[in-house]
Amino acid sequence: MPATDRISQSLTRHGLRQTTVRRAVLQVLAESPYALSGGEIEQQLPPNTDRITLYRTLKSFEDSGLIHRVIDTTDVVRYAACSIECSADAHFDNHVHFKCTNCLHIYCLNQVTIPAVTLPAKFEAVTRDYLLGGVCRECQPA
Amino acid sequence: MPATDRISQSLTRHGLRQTTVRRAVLQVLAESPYALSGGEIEQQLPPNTDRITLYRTLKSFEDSGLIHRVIDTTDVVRYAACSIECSADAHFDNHVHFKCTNCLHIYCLNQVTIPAVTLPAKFEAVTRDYLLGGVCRECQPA
DNA sequence: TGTGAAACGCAATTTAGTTGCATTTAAAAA
DNA sequence: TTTTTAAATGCAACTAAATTGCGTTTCACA
Ligand SMILES: [Mn+2]
Ligand SMILES: [Mn+2]
Ligand SMILES: [Zn+2]
Ligand SMILES: [Zn+2]
Repeated sequence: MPATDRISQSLTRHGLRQTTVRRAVLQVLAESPYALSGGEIEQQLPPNTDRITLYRTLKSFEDSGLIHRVIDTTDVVRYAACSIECSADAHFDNHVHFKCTNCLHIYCLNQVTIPAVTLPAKFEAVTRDYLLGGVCRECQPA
Repeated sequence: MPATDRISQSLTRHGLRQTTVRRAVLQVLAESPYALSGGEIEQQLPPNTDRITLYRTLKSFEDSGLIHRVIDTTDVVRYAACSIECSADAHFDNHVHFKCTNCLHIYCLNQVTIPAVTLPAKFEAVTRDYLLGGVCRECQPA
């Protein structure tokens, strides 16, 4: 199945209408090996793509479980494509993220599950975000 | 020992000069039960305190190990006072943070240490950030 | 008390993201 | 296939957060 068909199917499966911007944004995120900010996504879209539409697209993607926010230590919000089983009702991105201090990319470590912790009385956790900092595979000295 | 003396000593201990803004900012953060953004700190400072000076103060505090960034899922940066043993050379804030979905405050759970994870080959972690989401102690239904 | 580096404070600028509203369009109905 | 309409778009204007440059002030040490 061609990549463009998969993109279209993702939109349909999550109850979103097909539009040019949506397909483009989803493709950029699906193909990126690391999380992207709004500005970085914009750079990878066709020129003159409207920035407001992009941000509204990111919001609807997040709401419908197509992408997830990736926490960062800076003041920009980053996004990555969700695993297939996420939906509008619930996100299942319980994996660790890794930010490289050298290349600054943030990777989804989909195979590393966030470990649970024991909380003080009366704190009830529902979501977990875990971000590691260090040197990524690509940036390791030889 | 009065609180103001402790504030002054902290600055000295971390090699920072005594200034009105610095003492004020450090006091606000030291007394806050939850992490604060730049804007929130500004509100708690004397009127007409210069915003640029505030941001430069936060930067120097972070660099010298007086405060640490608290990751959030939004596009604002938050800060909290560090534990006493942090310095310019190294931060030792290896505790979990908790963001309440009701009051939106982010608490340092200083007694809960971030659990380690096993990483894929060639990823080397140095820092860890762990943010829980849920309902905090104050906001629990009776 | 004098000196110099550090910190301040103002103006201007940048960057990220938002709001309101008129126009266009995808998708379902006729 | 055409019609219909709610959803999505695109423009202008705006807000909020943070930064840069630069002349002035002040802290810390001699
Ligand atoms: Mn991820
Ligand atoms: Mn903390
Ligand atoms: Zn790297
Ligand atoms: Zn709460």
